[in-house]
Amino acid sequence: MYQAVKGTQDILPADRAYWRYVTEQMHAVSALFGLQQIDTPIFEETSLFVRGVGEGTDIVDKEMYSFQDKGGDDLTLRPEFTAGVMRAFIEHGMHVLPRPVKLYSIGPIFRHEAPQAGRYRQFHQFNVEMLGEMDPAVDLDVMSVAWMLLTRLGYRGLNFQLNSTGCRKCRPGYRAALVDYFKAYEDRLGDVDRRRLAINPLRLLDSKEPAVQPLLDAAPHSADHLCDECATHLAGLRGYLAALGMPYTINFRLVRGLDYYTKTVFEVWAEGIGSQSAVCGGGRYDGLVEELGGPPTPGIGFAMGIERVIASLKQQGITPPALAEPRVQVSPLGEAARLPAIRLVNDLRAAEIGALLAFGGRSLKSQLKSADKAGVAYTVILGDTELANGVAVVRDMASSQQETVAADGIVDWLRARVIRNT
RNA sequence: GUGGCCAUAGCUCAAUAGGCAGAGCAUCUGGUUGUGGCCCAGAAGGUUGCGGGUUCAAGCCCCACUGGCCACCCCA
Repeated sequence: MYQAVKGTQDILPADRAYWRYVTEQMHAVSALFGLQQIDTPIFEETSLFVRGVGEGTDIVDKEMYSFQDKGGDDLTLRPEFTAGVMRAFIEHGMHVLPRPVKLYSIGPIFRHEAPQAGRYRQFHQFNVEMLGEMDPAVDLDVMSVAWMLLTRLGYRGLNFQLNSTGCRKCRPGYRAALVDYFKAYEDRLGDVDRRRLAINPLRLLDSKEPAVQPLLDAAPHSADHLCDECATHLAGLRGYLAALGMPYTINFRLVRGLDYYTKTVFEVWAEGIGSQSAVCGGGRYDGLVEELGGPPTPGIGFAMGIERVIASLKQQGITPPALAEPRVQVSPLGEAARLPAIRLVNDLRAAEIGALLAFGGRSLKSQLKSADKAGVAYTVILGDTELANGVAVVRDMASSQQETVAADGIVDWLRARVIRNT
């Protein structure tokens, strides 16, 4: 039997209310911030991601779905949004737009990882980018999008993890300080951590090795090695966060897996959804647009994992509003009533009243049973007797009261009640 | 990619120590003329994830594969 490819999943109707709820809130909150929606292709030239995300990152080195198409082009299913959005920003000359340029996207992302709860090979992200402005108030604006969205979805006790990883000027110094510090303890490091020390020492801060933990406490903090510009930027952002009362924890061990981040990095964690607790992560990437061939343009953004958000909503017992369902069923009795019933259902839908036809010519008992299961408010019963008299019987399913209504007035009769009910 | 645990009806789970594969929920039908929910009866639903092996006999033991979960790793 066929089954969904490893790490992919079907989003079934039973989950649709969550998806609708979450994505509607994403659009609504984006509108409040003046974010405009942009949809870029699901695949791009492979080299765009290699340059954008960075060689040596896990994403580029081992997680990309890359392939050659029939024309021999090297393409990759997007493993993140930012590189593609930056490509579009540059390609369409969006740097001439009033700044900051505020963009958001919603769609699938692909990474070849070992699947686990909350971690999939195809998953969905809500992505926000603000381009062209250095002001730390933009950092605040971006973080506020995540904050307001999660708050509106029902999260309580939110807390940002915040750090600054410096910039091109000050990061090399910090990196050197880290290497110096850990070199002294190299014999205590495991293979993995020793490799990190050589390749990407910042990642050592993220180590879970028990033997390394005591070392981490005394390791140099990035915050102590920031240049004046980066330090001022971070101080400015912290002032704004405090002013808005948005709680955050300075987490000097917070590093992100993409090379392009500068200065501000942040994450939001949700508890109780397994080990994949980062529900949202992002940061500033002031050199990226230039790196990809555009004009020097600072930027900051974040991505939020929709599957993880939904998992944590469920875990917290937050239920989304129900989706709209048909409020009326039309039940014909006997062959003669079928055509009038089909016409009535059609008229009801044309009048914006959701309506179901009872199929199959079953007994009235069986038809009422199905109406009950469908959860409709009214069932219109149309049999020989009613046809002969030019009427229909309308049954209120909640009260079991029935009323005889003139056939040509049924749509109006129902419109008056169903709208009140919904 | 590495290691551990797991896989029985659509769902949640049973099946004594290898010995005829079951229940609840869900689905469909019926409980007397054209009236739902509760209740009762019945039906349908399975190559026990896939493929091998051991055995008189395998859901149960062994091997490989696939998938899920957990940890590592990484991140959303």
